Amino acid sequence: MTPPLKPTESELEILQVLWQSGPANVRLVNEQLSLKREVGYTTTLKWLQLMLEKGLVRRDERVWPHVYEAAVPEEETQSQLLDRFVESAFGGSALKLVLRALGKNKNTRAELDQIQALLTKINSTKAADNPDERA
Amino acid sequence: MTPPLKPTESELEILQVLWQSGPANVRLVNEQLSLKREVGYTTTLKWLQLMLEKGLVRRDERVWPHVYEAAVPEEETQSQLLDRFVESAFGGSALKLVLRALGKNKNTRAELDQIQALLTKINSTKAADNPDERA
DNA sequence: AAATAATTACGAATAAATTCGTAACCTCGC
DNA sequence: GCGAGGTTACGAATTTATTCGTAATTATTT
Repeated sequence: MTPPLKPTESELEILQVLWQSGPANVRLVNEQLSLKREVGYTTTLKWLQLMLEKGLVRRDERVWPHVYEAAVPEEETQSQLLDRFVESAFGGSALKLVLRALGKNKNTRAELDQIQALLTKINSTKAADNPDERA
Repeated sequence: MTPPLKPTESELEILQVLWQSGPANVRLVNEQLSLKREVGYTTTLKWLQLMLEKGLVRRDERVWPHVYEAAVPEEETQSQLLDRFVESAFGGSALKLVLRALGKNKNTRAELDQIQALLTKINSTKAADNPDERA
């Protein structure tokens, strides 16, 4: 198992950008962040440097300016964050979280359908093998 | 709209206890917390005091020892936390979050059924009135 | 009403996160 | 090769979170 990731909220913002935009230099990352809120160039730079030390990002120094990219995969990271979040905010119940998320009427029909589809798939799988398995 | 809540992870642990156990004195809260991890009595006390200032909890000083209770409702708080979390970890897509949560095979049959039920209900509601309404 | 046992208030140390200024450093065009 | 403009490194100030020790306070028991 990879070491437990615990990016802060700010660090997540950056990972978000890198996941979305792919490898990018400081300027680009900073521009993306600036769309959401004001943030100085050197602040962004510093973050990337700290994240580099923590192993959250990689950078290519052969090019100029340096190019950073996420060193942690989006899926796995989100998955781990989800675990921690469920634990701390929902007392460990993923069900509660999902219900709460669905409860908000923010979802479009298409999204609901997508969820429905996944649910159906899971159900059929579960019916096939062990009917009461858990991770 | 109530002011934006931003309890830290530790504060959430405490709210969790208060939501679950109802009004409680410091000793009780501390005992509950201690089940999960080691934490000093005065540490718990201090948290509660800070949370009191922030308005996250109320306390009854007429009784001895003082009794604390959550000043913020569980549902609303979780809902707000969820929003922030979806924003910072999933780039704003609640769908992604739900799918990721369901993707983990941590859910029991009963839980999946519960989700299914809610989904069905939402669908019928959505079909009935305005097909593209949101909160 | 004095001792005791528990509870609360206060202050403060430590650690982590956030933020940016300044100076040193490259690269490219002249 | 030098200067301009952008880029990086470094250090440090500020804030917020976490943690607990100690002293003061309160209720209870004798």
